Amino acid sequence: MNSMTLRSNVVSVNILCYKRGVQPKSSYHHEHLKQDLLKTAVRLIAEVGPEAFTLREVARRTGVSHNAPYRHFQDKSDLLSAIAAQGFERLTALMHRAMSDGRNAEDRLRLCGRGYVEFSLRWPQHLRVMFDLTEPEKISPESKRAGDRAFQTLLDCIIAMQAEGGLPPRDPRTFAIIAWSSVHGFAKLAIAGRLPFDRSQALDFLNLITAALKEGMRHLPDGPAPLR
Amino acid sequence: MNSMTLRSNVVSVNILCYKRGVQPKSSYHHEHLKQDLLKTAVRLIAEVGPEAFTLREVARRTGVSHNAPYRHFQDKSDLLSAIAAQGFERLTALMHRAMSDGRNAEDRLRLCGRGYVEFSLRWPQHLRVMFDLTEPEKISPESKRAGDRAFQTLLDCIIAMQAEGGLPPRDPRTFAIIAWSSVHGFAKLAIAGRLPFDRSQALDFLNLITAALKEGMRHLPDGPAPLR
DNA sequence: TGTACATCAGTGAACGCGCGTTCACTGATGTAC
DNA sequence: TGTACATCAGTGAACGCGCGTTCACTGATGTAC
Repeated sequence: MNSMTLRSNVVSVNILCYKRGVQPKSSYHHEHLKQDLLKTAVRLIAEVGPEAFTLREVARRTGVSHNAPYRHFQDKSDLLSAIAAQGFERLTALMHRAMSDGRNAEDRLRLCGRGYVEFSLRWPQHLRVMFDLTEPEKISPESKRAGDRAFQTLLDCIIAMQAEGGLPPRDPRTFAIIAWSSVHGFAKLAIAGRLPFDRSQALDFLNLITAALKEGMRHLPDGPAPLR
Repeated sequence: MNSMTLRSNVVSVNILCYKRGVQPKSSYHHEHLKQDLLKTAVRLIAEVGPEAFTLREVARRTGVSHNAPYRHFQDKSDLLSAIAAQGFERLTALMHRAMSDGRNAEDRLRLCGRGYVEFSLRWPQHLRVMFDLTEPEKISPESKRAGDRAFQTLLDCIIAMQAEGGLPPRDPRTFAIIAWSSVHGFAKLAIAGRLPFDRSQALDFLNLITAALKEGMRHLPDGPAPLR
């Protein structure tokens, strides 16, 4: 049965390469299994959380021996880093999608936050891998870059809003950090079950937070030392 | 050597009870070991994090057999619940201490948030046990109560500020949740190493967040459905 | 005061478990001739 | 077209590990008589 799974993977990767007009890779599994493993891993994390998550179970659910992952990931923490990076990419995509309905910069900022909270409530365990599992000095370059792109999405919102005159002209990162903190904290507290909300009530309440943020940032006093 | 440790514990619990004018408990170890285990556990969590934390190591470091903890805690997750509860108690105490220097309600609210962030940066792993490790439906009554007391501290600040006229007269929980989210999120992002701050810069920046919060909450529009 | 007994917080041996990782291997594929 | 060979993503056995938890026990203490 394992060999059948293997064979079907071979076929599908070749079809995939053909469709995209890409040269099939020189060996039969290659990048495809890496993506499969990641996909399974993300699902497993969502299901059991990062504590109960094991490499062997990922391999098992992917239909592959427990050593196969070692061809694609250095070790367990390397796989977790990849999961974190993928989380940031999905988060960025979801924020962009949510923002696309915005009527103006202010509305887009609101929707950006909404996308952030939707992602968080939908994949709380993934969020933990992204933010809670790695010590700062051990964040992988890949995860750092993906995280920076997510932050850049927020930053662009702020800059656009400044251009529209909705926010005063100061370092946009200051505003971005304030907004990020509020939305991130709200999402984390909601996930932890420490707020008196269900999911849709949470998204309603978020509008209140966004409104408070807008007013607060508009009337921000001169700050302390500027950001590095 | 183990028996010596035991004996010395017996002596010290008796001295403790004597000093406090309390009747020594009917058996020789009792509550004292429970507190010792908790203390060691909190230290171990701070050192290695909740993932690497084990019951056996707690027992080892307390100088007691690996089964002794089972006399005081049902199982590992019961001990973790107790650690969470203790975290909320310390957080509450730290916030109260920080607030005691406040000149007025507004200043006390600022200092309350500062205490929260100081606690978080000082014991990030403990914070994770409090917020990230337990699914909402599995929060122990003890931990829930201790968490509520911490929230009440914030709520009292808000109420006092409303009485002073610094905030409009609406459901104080609305304000409390907004403020809590911002401060919690800021602390978590700082811990995760996703902000361009060191510890003292973080506390500086927090003043900016507090200022934005004050303005934002003062000019809050009418919200959606009221809180339950 | 002395003795027998109950209590129960401790002990240490044992169990079963599944993990991450290493190792030598194998066999499907692509390529050179 | 056929054959020999290199490559390398897979395999399965094995290792060492320490965990959480259960079990029957023990021995210090308090208490009843």
